Formats: sequence, C-alpha cells, structure tokens
Amino acid sequence: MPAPKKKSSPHATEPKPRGEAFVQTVLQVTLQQLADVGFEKLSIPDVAARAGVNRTSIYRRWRTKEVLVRHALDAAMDHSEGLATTGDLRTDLIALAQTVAHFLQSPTGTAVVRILLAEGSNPELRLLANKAYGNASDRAPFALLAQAKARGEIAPDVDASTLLFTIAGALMHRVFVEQGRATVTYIAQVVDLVLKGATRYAKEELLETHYRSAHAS
Amino acid sequence: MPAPKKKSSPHATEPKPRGEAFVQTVLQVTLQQLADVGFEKLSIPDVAARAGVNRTSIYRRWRTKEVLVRHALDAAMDHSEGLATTGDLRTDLIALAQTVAHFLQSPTGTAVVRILLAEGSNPELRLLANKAYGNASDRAPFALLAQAKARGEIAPDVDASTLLFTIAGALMHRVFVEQGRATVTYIAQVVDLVLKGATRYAKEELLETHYRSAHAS
DNA sequence: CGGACATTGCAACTTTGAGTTGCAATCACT
DNA sequence: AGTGATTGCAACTCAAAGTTGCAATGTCCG
Repeated sequence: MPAPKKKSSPHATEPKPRGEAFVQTVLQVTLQQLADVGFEKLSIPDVAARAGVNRTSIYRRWRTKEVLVRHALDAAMDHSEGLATTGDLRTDLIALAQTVAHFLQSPTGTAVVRILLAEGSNPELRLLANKAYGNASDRAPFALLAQAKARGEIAPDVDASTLLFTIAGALMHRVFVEQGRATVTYIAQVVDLVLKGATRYAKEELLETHYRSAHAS
Repeated sequence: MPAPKKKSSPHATEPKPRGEAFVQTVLQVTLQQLADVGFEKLSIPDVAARAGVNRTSIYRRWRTKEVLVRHALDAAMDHSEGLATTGDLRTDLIALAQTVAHFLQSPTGTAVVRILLAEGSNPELRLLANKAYGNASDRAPFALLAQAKARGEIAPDVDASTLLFTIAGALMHRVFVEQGRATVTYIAQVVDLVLKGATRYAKEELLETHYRSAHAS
C-alpha cells in the first residue's frame, strides 16, 4: 500500500479539515503581526482578532506566544532558494545583496531582525531567528568569495565574513535605521564601495605601488 | 507642568530639593532598564522598584512611559564630544568608528538602537532616538569626507552617507546581530575594506583601466 | 521657631488584558 | 444519520498597570 503518509488506510486518516486553513491563516497573521508590532507587543488575543478566529482556538493549538511565533517562523522559512551564480563577482554579490534586502524588507525578515535585536535573551528564539537569518543566504556567499579569492580577484587578507556582514549591515542600516528602501542603485553603490574601495581613483598612488613592486623583483 | 518658581526673594529661586536627586536616580535607572529589557518591556513599576522609590512618585512626574523614556534619553545625550581630526582619513575614520562602536555598546546606545529598530511607529520617540544616534557622531564625519574628497583622496562619485552608513551598519551588525565585540582590529578591517576595497590587489586590471584611459581619445 | 507649601510614601482601589474552562455549535468522515 | 474532533462563545481567574486619598516628611521663609 502506497503510504507516503503515516497511516495505512488509503483514505485520509490524517484529516485536514478546516484545521489546515485555520493554521495557515493564524501563522500568516502571526508573521504579519510580528513584523508590525514586534515580538513583545504581539499577543494571542490580537492575532486572533486580526485573523478573525477565536483566541481559545489559538491557545489550544499553541500554548504560548513563543510556541506560536516559533512555528510561524518555521513555516515561513521553508523556501530556501538556491543562489544562481554567474561567475562575475560583482554581479553575484549584487544579486546576493538583493536577496538579503528583499528578505529584510519582507514581514518575515523584519520580524526576524527585530527578534534578533530585541530578544538578546530568549536563547531559543534567538537561535531560530538566527537560523532564519542565515537561511536567507546560506553558505553560498562564502563559496562565492572563496572562489573569487582563489581566482585572485580579491585580496587574500580580506575576511569573507567581514565583507559579507559589512554589506548586510549596510542594508540593515538602510532599511531599519534610515527607514529607506534598499534600491538596486543603493545596493550597487554599497557593493562597489566594498569591492573597489572609496580610494579607487587614486591612480597615481596605485601605479606607484605597481612600479615599485614590478621593479623590485 | 513647570513649577511656579517666581518668588520675590533673590536667593535660590530654583530650589533643588531632594527632588533633584530623585529625578537623577530615576532617569539613570530608566536608562539602565531600557538597555536591559528594552522599551516595550520597560514598566514604571519596575523602574520604581529598581530605583527604590514609589511608583506613585514617578507617575506624578512623568505621566507615561514614553515621557519618562524621552526625558531619560534627553538627559543621557548631553555630552556630545568633539571629534579630533588628524588629517589622515584612515586614522580619523577609525577614530570615528570607535566612537560609534563605543556608543553602540553602551547602555544608552543599546537602548537607542533598540528603539530605532523596534519602535518604527511612535514618531516622537523615533525622532529622539534618531537625534541621540546622530548625536554620537554629529556632522563632523561629513566634513571629514568632504575634505578628503576635496584633496582627491576619495573618488568624487562616492557618496559620503553611503560610506559612513556602511561603516555604521557593519558595526551594528557586529554588535547586535553577531553579538560580538567591535574590537579595534575589526573596526580597522571594516574601514580598510571600505577605503581600499576588496579588490585592491587586482593591479593588472587597474593598470589596464589606467592605460585604456590614458591611450584612449 | 513655626507654619505654609511641596514632595514622597503608602495602601487601597479601578482598569486592562492575558490566559482558562465548560458548553454549545459545527464540520468531516464513515 | 451518527460519532468524534474542532471551533466559537461567554464567563471566569489572575496579574500587572495605572489612579486616588491621605499621612508623613522635608523645605522654604518670615
């Protein structure tokens, strides 16, 4: 008997009655609320009201606020998209930064960052938020930089995490502190800054350096 | 409301009774509490208990939590230190970043950032937090960069705020997301990254660019 | 010194909002 | 149709914020 599920009977022994829609609605609203008012101000009665359901029903499924939020975040971060790489470092970094920016500006991302910053305690929640945060950009970025470094495209003494976190920090500052949009233009500016440096046009100095090293050997 | 201080006697018309010490204690504790539990979880009864005073007394002076926090922040950001500049851009930027990092890691700074990120609404509070944030580094940094740009030390198309906010964002990420210390080493790394760029050693490409621009037209 | 004024503390009260429980209504699936 | 599970509803408990009247204490000034 084809049992992809848990029960042997072919008919749905795991009935997804109105319950499934219920769960989805509540988790959705929880995320929204999380982004809007933050973790601390989020309350189950509020979520219930906004979701158009009764508090009691929520309390019965998720005993506490923490559990509810955990499940909401869990459900929200299932879709980890692979990061397509073109081989051009600048292009790839911009694409990556766009992914991160998109995440930061989404309800989920906002919620996650708020938890990360405000919930210094609550190790369980922090862990989950960290997971969600890391999930948005996985390990791929590090591979990206390792390759670039192997190609000699970036300096060997540049720390990959410093570079990535600087970009991420710039985006966070843009979105949350300045409360501005992280446009493609802005993202490109940041990436270019970090890649080429602010002093990129001091050609004389660079040439000098080159000649010196060329003549030295 | 302002106390009726207009007395006929020329002596201390602004009496500082036990009230002054009271105010200072409460504001101090408020700041501490703000950094410890954040704005949302902060409650006047808690502050009262921690300050060893009665809630009622606090309620009478500051009607709401918002007012109390506003005054606490106001009192905390009086000392704006001038930024000494040496003329060397890298040195000055590192010094500046250290000031910012120091602020971010202080109770006041933590509180301010938490408010900035969590209190997207509350325009009044946000405004004050912004003021406190900006206060940590005033306009001096912009002058710094303007001078460097005038000297041709940095590229003319580099946006000053992008550069500064990228550094600030990197520090915020370090302190709040990674929850690590912003050491001098790390700060120098970030500043160097932003100034020189990750691709600083790709001499061939830079030379190529130079030759092209030299031979072209 | 002493009396008026202001400030703080104290205790009891009201209010608000989270969380709980028993029961009726509803839906799903046999 | 009937049975079991799920949701809604209404009334409750409980904790903590905020309020008020009054007593106690300190300060100022004649």
